Amino acid sequence: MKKTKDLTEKQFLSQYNIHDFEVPLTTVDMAIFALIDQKLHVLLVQRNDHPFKGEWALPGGFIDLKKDKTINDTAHRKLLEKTGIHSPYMEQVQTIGQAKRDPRAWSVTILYFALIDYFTITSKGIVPSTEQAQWLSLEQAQNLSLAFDHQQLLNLATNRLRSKTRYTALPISLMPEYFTLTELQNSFEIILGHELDKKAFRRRVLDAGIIKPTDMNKRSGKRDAQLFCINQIPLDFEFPRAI
Amino acid sequence: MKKTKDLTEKQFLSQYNIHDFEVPLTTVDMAIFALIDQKLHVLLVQRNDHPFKGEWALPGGFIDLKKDKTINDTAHRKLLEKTGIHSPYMEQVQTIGQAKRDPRAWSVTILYFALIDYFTITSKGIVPSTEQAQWLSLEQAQNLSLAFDHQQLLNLATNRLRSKTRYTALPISLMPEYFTLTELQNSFEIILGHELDKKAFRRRVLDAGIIKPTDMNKRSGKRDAQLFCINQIPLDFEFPRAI
DNA sequence: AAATATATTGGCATTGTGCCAATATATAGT
DNA sequence: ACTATATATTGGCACAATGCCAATATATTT
Repeated sequence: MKKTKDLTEKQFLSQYNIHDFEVPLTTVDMAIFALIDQKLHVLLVQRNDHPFKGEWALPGGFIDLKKDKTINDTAHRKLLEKTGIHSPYMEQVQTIGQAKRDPRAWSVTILYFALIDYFTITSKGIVPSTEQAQWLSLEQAQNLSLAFDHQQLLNLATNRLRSKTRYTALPISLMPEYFTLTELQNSFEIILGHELDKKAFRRRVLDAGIIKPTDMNKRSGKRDAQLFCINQIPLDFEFPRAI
Repeated sequence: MKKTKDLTEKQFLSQYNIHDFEVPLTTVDMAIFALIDQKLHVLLVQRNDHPFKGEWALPGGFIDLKKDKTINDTAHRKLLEKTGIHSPYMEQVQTIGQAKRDPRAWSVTILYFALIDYFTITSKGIVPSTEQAQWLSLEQAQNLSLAFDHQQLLNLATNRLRSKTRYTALPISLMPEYFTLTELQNSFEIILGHELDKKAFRRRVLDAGIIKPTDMNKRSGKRDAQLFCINQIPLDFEFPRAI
């Protein structure tokens, strides 16, 4: 390669070869959360290929330079493949890059997490793709030995979820279309790992206007509870104080 | 390449070739902030090479697969090269990956921002490295046309800085070893872009215990002001409410 | 009709911040 | 030494959001 200072940008680009430099592997991994039976679950896959063949891992994979225009596309594609869901709540958590995290090469992974309502999946009869995919409770998942550094990734995603649950309305994305205030509070409590005061919770959520009441009720054995649904709120909504 | 299912992991790894797949370029870019003359400044470099030769850009570059064990190492290395500072405040902001952001190839960049005390650089007589590096006020920088999507990256970093200044003690990292409460408040105000109430600010900062008083004073023409220094606080410290 | 379980609401304490003004202390000028 | 002035520091109360505990409401079950 000639010295670049003698070239125009056009000439430079025409002779630029990406393989002239050592680049790391780059992947996208996802922690996809849902609430099942009053417990936080995460979707894991059993790896079909080496390395870590047969072990549990977060769904993810390489960026498809043809199909994907952005890494968000990659993440959305992965999520669609695994769950059939098009527009879930999804956010980038962090990027981990280490020489030794993948035995094949220096490796970078961009970690996302997503929240979905489990019911919308099951009701649509989504079938997992080629790989063995399975919902495991977070507790189960954390007691497994996951491939790569996925145990650490799962912890990062879980911490982010817990942290943001303290000052945003994130858990709403885990709810079905209609839900009661008690059910919503339960979701918050499950994620946070401790109980919340009913009065304070309702006041907080209602005053913020993030959900709106419907004229429907839910009968659950005892007194009926009013059903609510999600209100249109800005994506970056935050409560004035953390729980 | 043979089917992986017939191989042991050892065999698989021995014949794995990273160049069998198309991978994106992966870089690290940094927004390095400092306060100079009561204004927020950012360190920019003039690119020596194509693409965007001669244009202003955030400092950054490729991961050095030999030198760097992690991407944090890459970021630290870049920062050390440009500023001579070893342990600044530094945090990962976001990762941007797009097919078209670099004319050479599908490209991923991991964006960091760092906060440093400008005085510690100048007092140590640090000289910029090979590339032309220069401190520009944020205003100047935002009116330039930066290389790649660095204008957007700079905005992302700036927004993160502003946002976190509202509920953390981040601007402390822009201060010299000893400082007065008024000086600290000024730093907050410069970043936030609006004035703060003196009483509320002092109460907030002192009650939180993030700084501690010294027995030294600073004479500034009028009444002396007490000097404070940073207290040891958890890295993830947050105020109970945002400003 | 009473017991029971869950939903919903009342009411006050506490905490952290906003706001405005008073007090304290250094320098500079007379 | 005394006063004006600028900056540092503090007082004091209002306000907003949450914590806390308990009362009330409404459905089912006995």
